Amino acid sequence: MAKRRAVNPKDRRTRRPNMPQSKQVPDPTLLRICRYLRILERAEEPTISSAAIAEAAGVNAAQVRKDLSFFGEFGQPGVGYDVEQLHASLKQLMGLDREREVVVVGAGALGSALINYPGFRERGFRVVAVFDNNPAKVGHRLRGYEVIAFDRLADTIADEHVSIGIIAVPRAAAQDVADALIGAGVMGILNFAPITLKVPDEVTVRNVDLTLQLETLSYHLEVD
Amino acid sequence: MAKRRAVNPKDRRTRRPNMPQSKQVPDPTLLRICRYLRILERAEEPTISSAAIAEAAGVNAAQVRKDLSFFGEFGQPGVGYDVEQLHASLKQLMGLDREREVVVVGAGALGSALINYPGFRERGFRVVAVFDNNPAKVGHRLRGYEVIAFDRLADTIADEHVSIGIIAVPRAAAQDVADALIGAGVMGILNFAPITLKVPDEVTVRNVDLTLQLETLSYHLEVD
DNA sequence: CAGTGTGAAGCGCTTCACAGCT
DNA sequence: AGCTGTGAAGCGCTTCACACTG
Repeated sequence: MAKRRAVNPKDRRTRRPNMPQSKQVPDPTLLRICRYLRILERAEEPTISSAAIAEAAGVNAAQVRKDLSFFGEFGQPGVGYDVEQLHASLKQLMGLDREREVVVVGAGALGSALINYPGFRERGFRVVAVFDNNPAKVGHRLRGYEVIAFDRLADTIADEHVSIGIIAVPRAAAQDVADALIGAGVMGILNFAPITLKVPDEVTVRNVDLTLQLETLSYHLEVD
Repeated sequence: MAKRRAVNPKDRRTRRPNMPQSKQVPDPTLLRICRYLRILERAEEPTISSAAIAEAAGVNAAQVRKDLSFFGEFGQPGVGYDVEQLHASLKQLMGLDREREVVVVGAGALGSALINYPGFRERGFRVVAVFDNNPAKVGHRLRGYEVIAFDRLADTIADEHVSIGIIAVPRAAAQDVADALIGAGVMGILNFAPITLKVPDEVTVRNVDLTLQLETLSYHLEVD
């Protein structure tokens, strides 16, 4: 009982206990693949080389080829990659070939901006509901959404098949919100609160800490 | 009290402020140090062990000690770290012991949320101006700020000694904004546009790509 | 003892280099 | 020739293990 599970947040590799066959794609690779997708969408030629992708993404060409090789062989030696085909393949392999329902928790300034952030909709993420526990906000409309009381979270998540929750609440409330989201069946969390959430291994958390980034900038300004 | 400090000449890693050597401290370490700072601020005991910090940050205890050792020796064997003293030391070494002026470029939903994001002010980042090139927005007030025309960027940056620029404009405009910021003397950029900015080596860029994070969540949901 | 600081081992991502295909 | 796919080398971050300290 005192046996604390060694939660290692650095282990962001895709892992599946008891499924050793499952290919493990490094996390940096996943992030780069998403960047490559955007580059492919803006490509002007029908084919593109790893060097050209690398140039646009600001990485090494061998890196591009290695990244792609985690998912299969897409290129033609001497020619490069078929833009349209590679784009379709990557999108499917990343699970981005369909819409996903997300909820936003927290109707403050940040949550309000996220609700209709055009990038989400463009890439298949559909915000289906916005929650807040502030009575002054509940029931009011916010950018086309009615703000819903936080205690109705579970119902909505089940009814709308929501798989991702976005946490845009103050730090003090973030862990409770995470617990509630997980309890309602959400398996992925995008967390904007400046705190390290404790979650079960099977739940994936991505942290976007706005201030953290500024602080490292501060260091570089000081030192460089 | 003046603790023993690493003073041996071979210790090139401990960097004093104003030592213009780059890439001494690993980037992951810098990010974790900022997290440790937050943990220290919420600590309840006067001293704290590396194991306790590690627990709260979700990392290995040896990692914590190694991270801190980049900046000096702060701990007392058998006791741990003096919370207040460590906090003050880290803040200074990270260049976070003073205010920094930042500008926000882009007065859309995201820029609007960033302008008075409480975390910025709390940690010493002061938004001094907001820019946009949309004539419909210029001159209007936004959360206490007057939106300024983009072509007046350089003046403001010089007058207010701005060292950091936050880019919250659409992708198509981001590179131009970055060029203008750099031209005006900004050395640090926090970029929210989904594009890889091309900047000189001496400029530091941090990217916060909201959609990228959601997309990797999508992959994990698909695969795990 | 409890806990730090650190050399060394471990491990994983990145880059190189080149065989092989078109 | 032009370019991919990949084994192997390179490199840097993480973790271990332990001497040492109050």
